[in-house]
Formats: sequence, structure tokens, C-alpha cells
Amino acid sequence: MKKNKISIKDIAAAAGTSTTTVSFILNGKADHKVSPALIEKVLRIIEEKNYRPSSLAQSLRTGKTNTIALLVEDISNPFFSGIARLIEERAAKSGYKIVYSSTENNPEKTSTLLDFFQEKQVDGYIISPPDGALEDILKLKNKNIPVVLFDRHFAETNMNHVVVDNRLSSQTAIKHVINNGFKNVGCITLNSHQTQMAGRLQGYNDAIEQAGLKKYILNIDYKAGENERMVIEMAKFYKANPSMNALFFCTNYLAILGLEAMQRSNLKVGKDFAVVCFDEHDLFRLYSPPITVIAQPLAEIAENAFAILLNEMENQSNIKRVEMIEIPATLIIRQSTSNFSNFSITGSVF
Amino acid sequence: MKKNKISIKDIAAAAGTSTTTVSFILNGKADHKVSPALIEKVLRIIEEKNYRPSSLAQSLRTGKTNTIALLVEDISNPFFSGIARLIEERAAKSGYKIVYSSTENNPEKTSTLLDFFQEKQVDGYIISPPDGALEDILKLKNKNIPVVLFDRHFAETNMNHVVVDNRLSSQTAIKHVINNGFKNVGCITLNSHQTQMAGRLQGYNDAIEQAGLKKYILNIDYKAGENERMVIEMAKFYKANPSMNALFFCTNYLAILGLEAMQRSNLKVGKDFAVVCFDEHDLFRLYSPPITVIAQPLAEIAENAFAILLNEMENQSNIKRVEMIEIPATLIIRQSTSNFSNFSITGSVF
DNA sequence: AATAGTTAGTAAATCGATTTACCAAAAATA
DNA sequence: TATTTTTGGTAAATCGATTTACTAACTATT
Repeated sequence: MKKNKISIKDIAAAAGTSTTTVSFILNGKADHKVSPALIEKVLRIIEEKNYRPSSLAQSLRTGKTNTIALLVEDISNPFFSGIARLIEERAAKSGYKIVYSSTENNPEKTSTLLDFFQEKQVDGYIISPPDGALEDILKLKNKNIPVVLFDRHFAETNMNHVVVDNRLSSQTAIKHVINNGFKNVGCITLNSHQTQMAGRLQGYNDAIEQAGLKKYILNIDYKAGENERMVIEMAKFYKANPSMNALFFCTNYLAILGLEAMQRSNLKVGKDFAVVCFDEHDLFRLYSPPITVIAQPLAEIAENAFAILLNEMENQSNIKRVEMIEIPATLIIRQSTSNFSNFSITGSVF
Repeated sequence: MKKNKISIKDIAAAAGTSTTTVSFILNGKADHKVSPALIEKVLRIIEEKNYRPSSLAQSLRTGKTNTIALLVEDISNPFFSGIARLIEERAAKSGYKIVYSSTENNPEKTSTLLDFFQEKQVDGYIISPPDGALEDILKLKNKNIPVVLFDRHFAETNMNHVVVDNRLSSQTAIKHVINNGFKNVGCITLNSHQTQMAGRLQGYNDAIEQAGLKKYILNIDYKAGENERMVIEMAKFYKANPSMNALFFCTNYLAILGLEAMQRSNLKVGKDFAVVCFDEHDLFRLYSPPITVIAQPLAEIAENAFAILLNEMENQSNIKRVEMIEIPATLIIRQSTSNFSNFSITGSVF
């Protein structure tokens, strides 16, 4: 029945000193307050007993947890997990730990998560917010808790955020498709008010209108676990618009469903449709033919989001500032948007 | 300059009662200790002030955090993120929160993470351990902290774990390939001592030996960020073994690299190679041709791992028991392992 | 020698909860 | 009426750290 948890008291007792002294030593505040001999002795005992301060107790006392909550839409999406990994790395350098969770784009789950992390008193939040989470997030702001949004933000409120130039990069991508000879470009997007989706749709609209072409738009009511329904909706959309010869998917998981719908409908990328997709994915790189994408600059997004948050957390002047950053995305052209006659020459699969 | 954080004291003061009483009410221990009128009043005030107890303080006092650490190899791998999501759901039902992190198969990072979570005093651990983490994990056991391993375990120690029958399911898969007429099956695996990899390799060896065929084995020294090197190694492997006409990839990310290597070498699944892979992935389902996989039963793994942990956390009898569970995996047959002549008839791509 | 400054330390309050031990008043019982 | 039980409640210790305010013993200065 050995005593399990050792505390600062045990260390103090073993060293024949006070907890104050041990605490000073632990926090590097011992410089001219504690004799070198005692410092060394205490450190030795700490080492021997393999003592680690309880961060629970530390945080209770100091009000700092050195922990940041990262709320993403879906951690299994490579866009978000890529961001998460980069932020985690960056945060470690500044002594912060990241804890992440998926909101699944569900405002209720988000609300629960925010409550949870507030109880844990994390120091700051990096959030890709779902529709409907504005109110809960504003509550954070009102408590002066540092928050940065990314991937999307709330048009009706000025809050720190880091996003890409969804509109312009989408427009560029659609123009590329049109210039390659595809005059009937469809757009598959989410039925959502999220700013990034709105931006991508606008980019599509811009390009189509400028070229004076016809619009084909499908709004998908996205729900996790209802893949079957969504695949069927897309297949119907394809069937209902036989003139459509190109598709713009507004996000990677829509494209994955869309490819599945093609497979079932016996339609092929590079034969029946040119395809371009917002967001990168292993699948797109390795697909036959490889699929053109708009790739987001993960490193810049992660770096900027963290930098803004760090500033808010550590600069406690009472000047209030809001930082809103928009970063360009990159069009990676692959064979899925090649002119089909060209393609059938160079590609070997068709 | 309003006071920001409200505590149980504020509630007690506002209700003209003691913190003891408030605490009893919060914890449902008020039944015959506090009058209904007072209970109602306190609850009303809590509601009004939107008070939430600091879980930091609660945990410090009670020693429980109701939090479980889930350490996976890589949260962006759909196998692990799928497991994470299921465990998270299951844990919520029992009042636990999951915090997850990626070890990246790095024992040092794992060690750091374990320290971090111990400081935070999480109640238990679910871990897919990297090679070399045994010592740190044994330290947890010695402190009587509940731990369950999954996906792999340590052959030299009996610890709670949940894995699939790697050996048998691999053997079955390879037999299927052989029976479809492919007599020169290669195996690409990790250069690692992890039990799941060893099991998969054994399954391959079993099947090849039983059929009296030649082995082609490539051990990849996996390092994140060195994709280029690994792709090149695989391409060389293909080139060096022109007789090889089928491939078994021991895990999904190896297969993704392997497909990239084929693309660069102008080799094709369903024409140059039959392919089977351990673990499911969107890419495999949607590839042309779709790729045969050994799919792990995520729900059963998650359910069993959590159940074992819950039992350890809540049943504090001093009976020590170890639970080791092996679950069958499922072979999902797709066109990548069809007999090529058949395939070229039914498939339309070739 | 008297005073000021430095060195090396500690006691006790505090963060925000839970929980034990105790108590006064009212109700029930003898 | 005296005693016991029940009801309704609280004071204070505690979890494990940090931090403020203080002090005793030297050393240096004038």
C-alpha cells in the first residue's frame, strides 16, 4: 500500500525545507533567494522521486493551463488533420499543448465542447465554426477569452480569423475549366451559410456569369452518416443534366461522394466530366485521371492562426484589435480538367 | 472591470447559504439535507448567473477528471479517426470525455504525451503504442492507472489489449489472391516490430509457404515526411521483381505510397498487379479498379477497448485481471484481385 | 557602533471545489 | 416533560500548487 501520488510537500519534507522554496526552485525564481547547495539538493530529490507538479493544481492557482482548444469540423478530413498537426507543432515551440475535437459541424456538439473546455479553463480557442455557433462563440469573446476562427468566419461580426480567398481561387479554377473547353460546368456545394462555401459558390457564379454560360447548381444538405442519400442526390443531378460536362465540388468530402455517384452511374472523370475540387486529398492525386484541385496553404493558415492567438493570449494590453487574414490558395492542374481529346492521347487509361 | 469568473462562493453568497449546501445541490446529494425551497432558489441563481463549476478545482479535490487520453498513431488515418469517433461517442454515454493525440509512432513524442496527460491526471488511457513505448507504459501500469492497448500490443508483456486476428485474416486474403491465379505475390510491410505488422507478415508467410510459392518481401523504414524516398523504394522493388504479379500492402498508408509508385512506374492495378490491402480507405473503394481490402471492425474494437477501460476505472476491487481480445477482420473482395482476363471483360476501363 | 542592505529562507493566504464532522431547532417518542 | 430522531444546515479541512509579506542572520557602509 505505497502512497501513490507525490506532491510538493513530500519534496519539501524530504529536503528539510518549505514548499515555498521548492516552488521557487521549480519556477526558476530561486536565483538569489535560495543557496546553490539547497537548489541542487532539491533538484536531486525531485529527480530521484520522479516528481512532476500537478498541472491541475498549478492551473487552479495561476489561472493558466497552457492549453489551447482546437475545434475542427472533422479531424479525419486531411485538411483539418493537416492543420491540426501543424498547429500542434507550432504551439509546442511556445510551450502550449493543443487538444482537438471534431464539431461535426453540429452547433449543439460545439456548444457542449465549448462548455467542457471552459470548465477546463483552456487559455484560447482556434475554431472552424459550424453554422449556428456564433452566439456561443460571442460568449467567449465577452469573457475576454482569446479566439481565432479559421476556414470560415461570421460575416455579421468582426472577429479574428484566417481564411483563404475562396471566391477568387474558385473563380480562377472555373475559368480554367471553361478555357479548356467545358462550357457546361456544374457546382456541387453544401446547403449551408458558412462563409467559405458562400465564397466558393460566388467564385463559380462570377466565372459562369462572366462567360455568359448556364449554371447548374446542386445544394447538398450534408449530414454525416447519410452518405447513401447524398450519393443518390448527386447521381440524380447528373442524370437530370445530361448536357453538363464539368463539375466543381466545393469541398473534398462532397467530391468523394460525387465520385462514388459517378461510379454507380457508370460515368467517368475525363470522359463524361471534367472535375475540379476545392481541397487536396490523396484520392485526388491518385485517381485515374488525377483530379485538379484548389489546394489550401496549410502551413500559412496554421502559422497565422496560432500567431494571432498567441498575441491575444500573451499581450494583455487593453488595446482591442481584430485581425482578419485572407490567404491565396493554389490551383493544382491535373488531368481531370484536360481537354478530353488531348487527354485521350496522353493518358493511357482511355 | 466586471469580475469575470464566478465561483461556488458567489452562488452561496447570492443565495444566502453556504458553499457546502450549494455543493450538495450540485452533486445531487441534497435529497434530505436541503429544503426544496432552498434547492430551487440555488438552482435558479445558478441558472441566472450561468455558473459552471471549475472542473480544475473539482478534479484537484476528487482526483477524478472524467477524461480519457486516446493516443493513436496518426489521427488523420481514417482507421484511427474512425476508432476515435466511436470511442468518443461511447465514452460520452458514460460521462467521459476523450482527448486524443497522435504519437506519429514516435516513442519520444509518446513519452512527452504521457507525461503531459499524467500531469493533467486523466483517468485512463487507450493507446496504439509505437515500438519502444513499453517502458513508459509499464510505468503507468505500476501506478495502477488503467490502460488498454489496441491495434497492437507488446508480445513480451501481458496487458489489456484489443486487436484483430492479423495473422489469420492476412492468410485468408493471400489465399484468395493465390486462388485467383496470382502465383507471385509480394508483400510490402513496415520495418517494425509492432505486433500487428508481425502478424500480417506471418499470415503472408503462412499462405505462401502452404502454396509452395516464392516470397517477395519489402520492408519499408517508415518515416513521416519521407514519402518521396519510400515511393522510390517501392518503385525499385517493382522493377527488381518483374515476375511479381500481386501485392499485399500491410497497411493503408503503405498502399497509398505503393499506388503512387505504380503511377510513376506506369504500372496499373488490374493489369500489372493484383492488389490487396490491410485497412479500408475511401481511396481503395473508389480506385479504378476498386481495391480488395481487409477491413477491421471499428465498432467492435472501440466498444471492447472502452468497456475494458471502463471496468478498470470504475471497478476498484483489488482483483487484478488482464483482458486480451482478438477480433476477426473481414475480407472485402473487389476487382483489384479479380482474375485479369475476367476483369477485362466486366470492367470497362481496360 | 549604528544603520542599511543583502541573503536565504518561511508562514500563511489563495485558487474553487468536496467532504467530514458537527450543530441547532423542530418533530417524534417515551 | 425529557429524550431521541429527524431535518436542514454550516465551519473548516483538504486537494497541490503559487505568491505575498515577512523575518532572522549576515555583510557592508558610514
